[in-house]
Amino acid sequence: MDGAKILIVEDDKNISTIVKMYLEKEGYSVSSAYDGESGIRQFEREGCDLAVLDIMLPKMSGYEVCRRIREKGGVPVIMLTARGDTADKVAGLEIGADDYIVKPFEMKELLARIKAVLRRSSPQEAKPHSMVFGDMKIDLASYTVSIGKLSMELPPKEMELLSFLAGNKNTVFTREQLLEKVWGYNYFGDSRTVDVHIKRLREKLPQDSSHWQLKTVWGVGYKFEVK
Amino acid sequence: MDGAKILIVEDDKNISTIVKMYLEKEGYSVSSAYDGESGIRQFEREGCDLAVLDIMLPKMSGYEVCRRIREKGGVPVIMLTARGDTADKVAGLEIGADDYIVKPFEMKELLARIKAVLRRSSPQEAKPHSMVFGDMKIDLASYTVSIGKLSMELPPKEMELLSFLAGNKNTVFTREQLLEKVWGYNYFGDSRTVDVHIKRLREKLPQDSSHWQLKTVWGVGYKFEVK
DNA sequence: ATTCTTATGAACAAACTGTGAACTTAAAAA
DNA sequence: TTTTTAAGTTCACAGTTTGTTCATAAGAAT
Repeated sequence: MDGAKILIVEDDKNISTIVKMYLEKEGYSVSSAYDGESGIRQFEREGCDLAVLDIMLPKMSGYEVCRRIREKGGVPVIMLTARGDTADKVAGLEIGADDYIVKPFEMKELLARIKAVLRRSSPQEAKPHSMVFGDMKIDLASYTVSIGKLSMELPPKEMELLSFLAGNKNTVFTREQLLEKVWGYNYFGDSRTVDVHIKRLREKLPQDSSHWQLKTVWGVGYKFEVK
Repeated sequence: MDGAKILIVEDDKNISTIVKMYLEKEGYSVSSAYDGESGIRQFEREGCDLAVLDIMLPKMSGYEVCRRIREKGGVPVIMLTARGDTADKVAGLEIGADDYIVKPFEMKELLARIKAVLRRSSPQEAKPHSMVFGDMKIDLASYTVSIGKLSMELPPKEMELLSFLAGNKNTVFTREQLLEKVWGYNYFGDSRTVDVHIKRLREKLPQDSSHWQLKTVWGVGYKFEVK
């Protein structure tokens, strides 16, 4: 992506400034925040194409900021972690960061990772915040699904899985594709996990709709079929 | 891609062997080289669908191998980098590697990345997602074939066989060619298997269409004839 | 008629999915 | 904090579906 907008949340102003200048020189549009809360505020106000987050932040940790940013949609995140803090890396990746980089780092490396992440984060259509299929309404904003009069809140993963499939209706995805698209690029888990989430979705969503169906395509994967 | 051919260039025979065995167990066809020059030679002689390259290699660095492989065409590359060797990572990414993984790594993670890269590099845009022949529509995206108002899901192999033949309409293929193209070049089975699948397709698809026909070419093979 | 090729039915083997339950991790509450 | 609850993940078993092989019948060519 060219001239992408990057949000950097980092309390060390030295680092922050250097990164900002370097990235601007590279043609990116950069905005800075110096603590977690204002990071989130700034993100909600201005948005961004990619966020670079320090983990140690005043007021709200980088994890939390990351989590909230991920909630809002497909904005990729790169975490800045302290050297040797493996636990941090792990946690960062598990929380859904797309990559991490260990301090101290070279600007050159950060730049390479930014490019890589931007390249990977396919310019998927901006997701609508709600979708309707016959009697079902999927509301991303509130993590709520309503079917007829029934309304329920789904856990994050189930919601993300459902909305991804629904947002790409009538298209089959393999378990691996779903892991990549829903769980994240650097998630390395058992593909049967998908099965379990599908099963739970089927338990919760009445399966007698004439408009839509969570369908298994044997030997391939799953699709959200809309008639 | 199924049973893809992977070239691994790694001078540490321990690592190389473990990777080879693990990937073969996963159904890939793996060939190994232990230095850069023979890596390139092997690539030019046999080709591959994906290359896994160590960076530190005798005779020719992984970068160089990567660069040359990229020159030859669209073969994706995953680089193996030493921990903390940031310069390496950067160079690897900039040189056009599709991904990198830091040693020591878990086979599970390497496998996931291989799958992800192969998936990304076999661009679905290349294949049309649906084909229409008169009253028949073959939809790869949803794994559905519809004929008139009738719509059905075919099992994977039947679907693949049908869409291959349909995608190459009016061309005869021998059973061996079909085994290679549809089943994969590392499949060694009875060519009668093709007959059985053709038979099942004929059972399922109404054979009275005036537009198309699954035809036997006696002594040669099969073709999907379109009028 | 003889020989080679293809069609078909049936049996077997392999691969895949659904499911319950144990287990681990994260979030929420006390 | 610590405790409690919820969410997410892994695993194993059972039941199905699909894929393959094989034996035999039917069809084509010479």
